[in-house]
Amino acid sequence: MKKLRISIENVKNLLEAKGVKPSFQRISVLKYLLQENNHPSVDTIYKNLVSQIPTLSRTTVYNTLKLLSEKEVISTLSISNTDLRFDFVGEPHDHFQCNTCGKIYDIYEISDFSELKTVDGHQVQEMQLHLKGTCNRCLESLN
Amino acid sequence: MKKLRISIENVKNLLEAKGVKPSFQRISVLKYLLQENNHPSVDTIYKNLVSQIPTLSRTTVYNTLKLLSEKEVISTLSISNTDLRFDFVGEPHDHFQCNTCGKIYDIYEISDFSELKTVDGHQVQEMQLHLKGTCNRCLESLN
DNA sequence: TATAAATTTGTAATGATTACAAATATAGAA
DNA sequence: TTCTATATTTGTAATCATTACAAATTTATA
Repeated sequence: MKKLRISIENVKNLLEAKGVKPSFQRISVLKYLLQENNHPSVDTIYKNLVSQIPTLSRTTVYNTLKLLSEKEVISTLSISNTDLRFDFVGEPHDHFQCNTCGKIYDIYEISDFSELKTVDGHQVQEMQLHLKGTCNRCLESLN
Repeated sequence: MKKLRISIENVKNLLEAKGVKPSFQRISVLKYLLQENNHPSVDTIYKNLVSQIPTLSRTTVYNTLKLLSEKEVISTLSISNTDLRFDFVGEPHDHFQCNTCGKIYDIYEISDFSELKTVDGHQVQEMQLHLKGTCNRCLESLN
């Protein structure tokens, strides 16, 4: 939830390290994702960037996110039933979505399935623990 | 994945116990869900039932699933990025979706967060562990 | 039976995502 | 540098799941 300061140079290096050519649009999208740390939707990303990049196309945002996902720079969350949500692939963590305000929070230190490679003969490649309920802010405002 | 035999009478009682008036359509939808045990999409449910109920409307399937969800007879899975998937609310379990064939399998005996009520001050009401990878059938057919 | 309420239905609208081809930018060779 | 091929971006149109909504039908009740 906290906004970080990320340099363009860092994002550029990150992309190159993952084999993605660091175009201006790609740097912008990934930088936004890292800075906001907010699990944004495609629409949120687009609306925030189009003010800085007036020629930006929604399709470019889709293309970029798909590419970054394939290169495992980011991961696609399926926690929302209405739209795609994205997250940087960093330290493993889980997610909590508030049923009231819709915000998605990072949750650390609950699950540890890191050693889990196979279940019932299925080969496990990714795992996500989704928690839902009422977040602490919404709980407060109920009082 | 196994197909069960469920009597209409059982489904009717189940609906009434949860405070849902057991109309023919509602019984049909829930019976299908219980029988197939397959986490079907709305479209799958509709297509399978419309042969028996030619007048069935897709909207009715949506309405019914929404109602059953509200009454906590079924739960809505957010494991698929493309459509809604549904599951009967029975014994707690997790889900594994195959990236190759798209099938969703029930997984028992991995996670136990049953005592988890609060995380970082957020009130937890539901939780889903989503595993993704390659299922045992698809692994076999790769050889 | 008559009336009101609940349920179902079909169509149209919405909104996210994808397909696709034209336009633009980038990289490499001559 | 210029030319050419390749990669990237863009905008529009198509697709597909879901929702809105009002008419039609069914069910319950008086």
